[in-house]
Amino acid sequence: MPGTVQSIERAAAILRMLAGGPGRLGLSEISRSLELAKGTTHGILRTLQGVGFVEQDRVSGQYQLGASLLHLGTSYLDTNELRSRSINWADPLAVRSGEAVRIGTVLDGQVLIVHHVFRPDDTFQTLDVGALLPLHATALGKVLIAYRTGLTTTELAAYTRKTLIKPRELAMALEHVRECGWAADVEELTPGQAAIAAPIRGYGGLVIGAIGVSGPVERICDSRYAPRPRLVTSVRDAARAISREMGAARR
Amino acid sequence: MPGTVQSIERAAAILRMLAGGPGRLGLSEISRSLELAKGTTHGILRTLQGVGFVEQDRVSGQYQLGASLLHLGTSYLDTNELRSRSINWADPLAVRSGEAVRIGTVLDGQVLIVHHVFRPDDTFQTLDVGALLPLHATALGKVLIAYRTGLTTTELAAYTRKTLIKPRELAMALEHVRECGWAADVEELTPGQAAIAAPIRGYGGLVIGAIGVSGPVERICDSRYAPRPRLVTSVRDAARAISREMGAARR
DNA sequence: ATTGATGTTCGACAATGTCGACCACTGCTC
DNA sequence: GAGCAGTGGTCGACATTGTCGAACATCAAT
Repeated sequence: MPGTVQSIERAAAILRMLAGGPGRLGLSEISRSLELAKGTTHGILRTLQGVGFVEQDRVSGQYQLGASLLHLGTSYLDTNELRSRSINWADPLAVRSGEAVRIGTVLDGQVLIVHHVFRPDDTFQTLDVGALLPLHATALGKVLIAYRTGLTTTELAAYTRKTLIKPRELAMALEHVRECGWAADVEELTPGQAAIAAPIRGYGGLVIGAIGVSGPVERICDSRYAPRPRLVTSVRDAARAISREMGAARR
Repeated sequence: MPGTVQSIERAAAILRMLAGGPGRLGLSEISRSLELAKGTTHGILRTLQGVGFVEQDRVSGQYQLGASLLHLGTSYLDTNELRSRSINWADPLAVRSGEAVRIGTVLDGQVLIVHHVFRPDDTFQTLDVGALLPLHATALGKVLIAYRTGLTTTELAAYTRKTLIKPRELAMALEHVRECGWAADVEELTPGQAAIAAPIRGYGGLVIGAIGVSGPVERICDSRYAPRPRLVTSVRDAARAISREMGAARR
């Protein structure tokens, strides 16, 4: 691509490879995958190692992501406006709903979680910030693709028996999202789990993110697997409040 | 530096600049700081933007860190062995001590927090994972520099009136750390807060990280500002258990 | 209207990044 | 133990790319 620095693009491709899959890769494997000469790959890895973006295991010789990226990643969160404006609404939503709250945006055709409030109880939970989730199989994702043109989810993988994998079914579901202004996923990503999400709009009304609650399906939905209206209202209220702040910040 | 790719080093320098300071910088300011031509800086920023490591504000034209870094940062955590082996000891330590637990390692002459367990109560807390803390003003940091040669903390900034800023005082404190095998900071980073930390050793006994608890000084220390022996024992026990796992993994 | 800053573009060219050939080492098979 | 196939790594020639100076458009302040 003209006008960009090829070696930086190659370095980024290497980092992405290391972020996916098993997390540790050898020099030869990276070279084969990216169709680069080993000398080229080695020079890039040596440079990434020097700046702390990559570390090499001294026993196996394999490479993995380095500690400097953690600081960059969390620094990104500090300046992320979607997140900073949502935080004040996410905690109360978790308290009011009694469920975990997540805020997501689009990254590389997936949902990137930028904020996560634990369900307010004592259960063991893992933090999802930084995680990438599928667009079509999550409430957050369906909200994001319903209001975004150009997000063609190429392959609809099945995560559970309830995941929408037929393009026509997904299109109808997204039409419904646009009609009523929120989305749900009922055991579409994880068996026994459900979620509700609503769009967060930025300047000019563009959807820039989504906020949602998730938890056991029997708490998120009633006995007929319909999302509980009380939760829908809470999520939509929070989304509207955040959207107002996003819009107001630009005026 | 021979053998490395200069443009990748420059790109990393730009990302570091964006991670420090206000988080948003203009092209001209970046060029001045790094002594690069504006065309050079622009080409690097355009490339970083293309790979998602940087975003440009469409109104002000300023640049900031991009969303892709968040995913890379948290992917680093997934493969970080210090963290993955510490998790199982960190939660029980938080429960037993009733205080927040953090695990840190060295990055760029500072403490990088790689794991953080909230104090088990209802108070509002912010997650420190990814944060950089000063070595000389924290219990974690003192542990790390006590057992690491070559970590010369060049400038000892004062964070509170109790921060050790004289090299001789710090050296004596570090000698004491080596003698008794743990460190404390009593209101040295934050007024009213104290912490206790112990070293985590890897293969061959090398100190690769530290684990510590922190909280209000009246809970961490007795009325004479001495760290409570019960907490010291708990922290050291956890550190030893983790160290065994780190060592055992290599045999 | 002028000035001084900003971000952006473009083409010449010098510097750098690329890569083929080679190396040492390791693990596996026979 | 020898042979083989893989690994990560090095190095120098050279072709490609990254760099940068000059110019431009835009914007805010005076």
